[in-house]
Amino acid sequence: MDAFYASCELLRYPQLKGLPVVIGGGRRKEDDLLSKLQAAYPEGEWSEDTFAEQLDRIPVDFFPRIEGYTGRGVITTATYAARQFGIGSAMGLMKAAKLCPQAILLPVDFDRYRHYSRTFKSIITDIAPVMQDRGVDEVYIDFAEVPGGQREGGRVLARLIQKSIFDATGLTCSIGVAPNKLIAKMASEFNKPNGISIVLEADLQTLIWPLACRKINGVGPKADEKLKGFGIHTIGDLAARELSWLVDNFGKSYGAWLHEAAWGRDDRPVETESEPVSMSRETTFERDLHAVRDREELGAVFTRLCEQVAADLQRKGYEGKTIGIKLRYDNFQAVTRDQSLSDYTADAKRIRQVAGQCLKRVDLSRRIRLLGVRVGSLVKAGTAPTPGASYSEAIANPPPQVNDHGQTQLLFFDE
DNA sequence: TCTGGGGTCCTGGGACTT
DNA sequence: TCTGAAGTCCCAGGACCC
Repeated sequence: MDAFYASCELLRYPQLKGLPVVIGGGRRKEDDLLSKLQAAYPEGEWSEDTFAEQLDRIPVDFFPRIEGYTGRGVITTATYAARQFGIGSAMGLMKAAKLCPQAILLPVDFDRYRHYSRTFKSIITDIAPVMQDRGVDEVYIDFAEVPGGQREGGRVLARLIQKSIFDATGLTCSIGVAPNKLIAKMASEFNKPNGISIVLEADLQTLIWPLACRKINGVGPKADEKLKGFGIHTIGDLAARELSWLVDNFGKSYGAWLHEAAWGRDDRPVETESEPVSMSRETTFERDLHAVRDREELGAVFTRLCEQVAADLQRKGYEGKTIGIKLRYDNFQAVTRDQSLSDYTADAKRIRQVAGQCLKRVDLSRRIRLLGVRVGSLVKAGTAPTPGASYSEAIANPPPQVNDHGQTQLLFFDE
């Protein structure tokens, strides 16, 4: 299999090119921007209908700076200019404000990203139909069967894709070309933004082995730290270890996978279709809330989350039978509880009732930072198998249970 | 000091069935 | 009837991804 990995730069404000910009924070909407723009530049005739096209005209000095930012929230993404200051994804906005106060702070605008994401992907599938969705701005492409796909090792096709995307959207795109998905993803990082990198099997030792282990998609901060503890810093160091040693130290599955990854082996196909496994909604509060003292507020949020998940399920045509909750306490510790039903549902009231039962099984004496509701074990609506397995039933409807911490509480989820 | 939201997958333990 | 092994399901937590 020959794979492309293409990632698309979704931030498109030509007037901000080369400037430090961070996206994140969440709660503000571009609607706020619109009203401020109207006030500041009334001659601009800003309107919601044409807002997206007008964004290019917003003067640079209008964009808000991050300086003095207070409050919660993390960075979703940042421009290369902002990264020069040590800013990166998932960093707290307050910390970013200290590192680079002059950076421009933009709110996340998922509607806008979705619009460009759809265009980006439809252009690719028009050219190379075997495409796997990897998120809003990334895809894998199997180009083995694309006519002319092999010309110049894939470079001709990659250039065609880049040009088509730029002509239609003005967006740039980085492409990695390699024998499989694992290497294609790493290759796409070599030449950002708007680059094309081709890595052949024979290039493994010269191009891949010198890279840090963290560059492997699937090695996160924890695994990286552990590897470093063993003196394994590069992919080459990893490849030098015996499979049995990796299995002994990282487990049968992950150890074996690390070994394969280090040797550039990956036989996963490009999957053009996939079904969701779960859907969830969660929210982090502006301030930590208490189950008793903030009972009303928590109750309202809890109901809203259940309604949102139910609406998501119904809109997308799914039902689920595992309902769960997630809490994050003020010390950042997260707990989850879930419960499986004997039948499938997408009903907000039912979800709330079962999620409420789950809440009774956690410690609610501590302040809560985040609350989430999840529905898993999804099937397409109307295709659910008939319920009735006795074992599932027994597990799904356990006898009444006192909360794990044995407290008597006045709870916000009481029906 | 700070750490979002929406996902997937894996692991390990307990309960249960065969 | 009891016991143990193996397999399955559920559940909780954690790592990782974009």
